[in-house]
Amino acid sequence: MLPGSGTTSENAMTTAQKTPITVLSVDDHPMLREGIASVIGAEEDMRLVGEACNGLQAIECYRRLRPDVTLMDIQMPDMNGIDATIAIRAEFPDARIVVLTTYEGDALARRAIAAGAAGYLLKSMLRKELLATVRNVHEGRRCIPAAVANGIAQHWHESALSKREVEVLQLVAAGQSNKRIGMHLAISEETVKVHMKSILAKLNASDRTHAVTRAIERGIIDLHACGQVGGSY
Amino acid sequence: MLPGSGTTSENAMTTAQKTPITVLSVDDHPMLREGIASVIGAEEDMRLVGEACNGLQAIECYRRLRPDVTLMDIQMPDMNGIDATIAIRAEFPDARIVVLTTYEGDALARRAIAAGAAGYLLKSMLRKELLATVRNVHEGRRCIPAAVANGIAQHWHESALSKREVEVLQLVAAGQSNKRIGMHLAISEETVKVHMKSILAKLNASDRTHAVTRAIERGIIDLHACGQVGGSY
DNA sequence: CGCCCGCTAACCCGATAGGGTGATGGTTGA
DNA sequence: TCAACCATCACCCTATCGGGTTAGCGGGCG
Repeated sequence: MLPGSGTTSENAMTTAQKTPITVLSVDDHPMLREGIASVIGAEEDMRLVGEACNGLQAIECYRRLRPDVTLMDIQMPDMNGIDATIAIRAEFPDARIVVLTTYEGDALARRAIAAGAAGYLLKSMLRKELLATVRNVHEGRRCIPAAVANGIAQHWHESALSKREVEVLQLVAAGQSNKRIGMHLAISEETVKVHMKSILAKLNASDRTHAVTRAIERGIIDLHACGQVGGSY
Repeated sequence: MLPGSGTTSENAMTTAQKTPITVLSVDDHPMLREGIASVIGAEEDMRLVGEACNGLQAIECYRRLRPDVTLMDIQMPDMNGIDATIAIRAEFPDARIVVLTTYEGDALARRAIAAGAAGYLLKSMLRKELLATVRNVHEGRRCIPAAVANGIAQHWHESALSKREVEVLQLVAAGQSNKRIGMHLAISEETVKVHMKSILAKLNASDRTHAVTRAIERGIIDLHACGQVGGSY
């Protein structure tokens, strides 16, 4: 899963005595940051140089600290980890960012990689995986766990939903009818139905409800954004 | 938010020198356990005596260690935290268990409390909240954060879904039609429609899709259980 | 330059969803 | 014992959904 991790860590160890790998941890869960801090702190060749609890703070911290590796959560208030990754990489193209998330949803992973993330870790990772990924990424390698890579490969052949289709599906998840969605997006109900047909085909779903659950599973839409729509019901 | 926590911790401190509060941590995320271990370990009046990563291990650990307070995650493989709490409380009615979860879904919180949990914490908690809750619960008080209490109060008037209704909704989430659900449960399609009507009313949802998203938000059904149904599509 | 693809739109039509009404039997608890 | 609730089933009816078909328009690509 992590090719050559044995020799890798030995190499890292020998160079580490002089300059430890500096790490920035970004997560809105204090306890998880605490765990990461504890694990990183126990390694001789790494040093945790900063913590942030949302995307905006992450950008600010990165500018100030210029860490070797950034561990970035996706779901965060104010600014999510994907957008923060894009922003940081735009300013510092060499930034090495490892994205952390709870879910295996392949869409999220693809967006993270598209945003320039060098690694992708599930929060169910073991300490060994975390450390190996930090060292790998620090040395310029990309590092994607097998489980996530599988998820991506599984849906690789399927084309991604277009922007419009995601908008429609988000409204479907909020319980809107095709007619209401049409009014909301200022398009005809017929057009909404065309989008729906495309959505059902792309997600291989049997009906709109199934499409929504599959989209949530795969990280294409998120539940928290659904409630705050239309609202007139 | 945690009334009298100041004096509480002082009291705890004075008794702590003799017998520290023993804590068992149950979570399938190693990093979060690491964080909890680090926080508990830093307190003089507490001692982490064991860790488990699923409900079955939790029961086994509890029997062996008899901790004063158990920190129990809900979402876990093999056996979830609610069932583990019920099992432990059945065997040891005095067990003081604090349930941890990522989501604020009120249904989950209500089930946890019904299962006999003495406390309920979100994983976004601060270390202060964790420690205050452990001390409170150890002294026999219940401890529910304001955010969770609000969620419960908000939906208090609404009656809970019946077992059958949850079954139906779970199949709806998997994209089954009323007819197929009827066949799957060996009941008439008409009966399924009656259940649906009741579900829509209880969840105040506009259609089946909306009902599913609201149920997921509130922890009534879970997405991971949906995919593994019927499957013939 | 054509070709593909996304967004738009309209039509037909059968299947499904969801509201209304009414009825039966079992369980639970005041 | 009676009320309340759950689960079951049936019929009617309208709105909505989802499949099939056709088609105009604009942008990107070989």
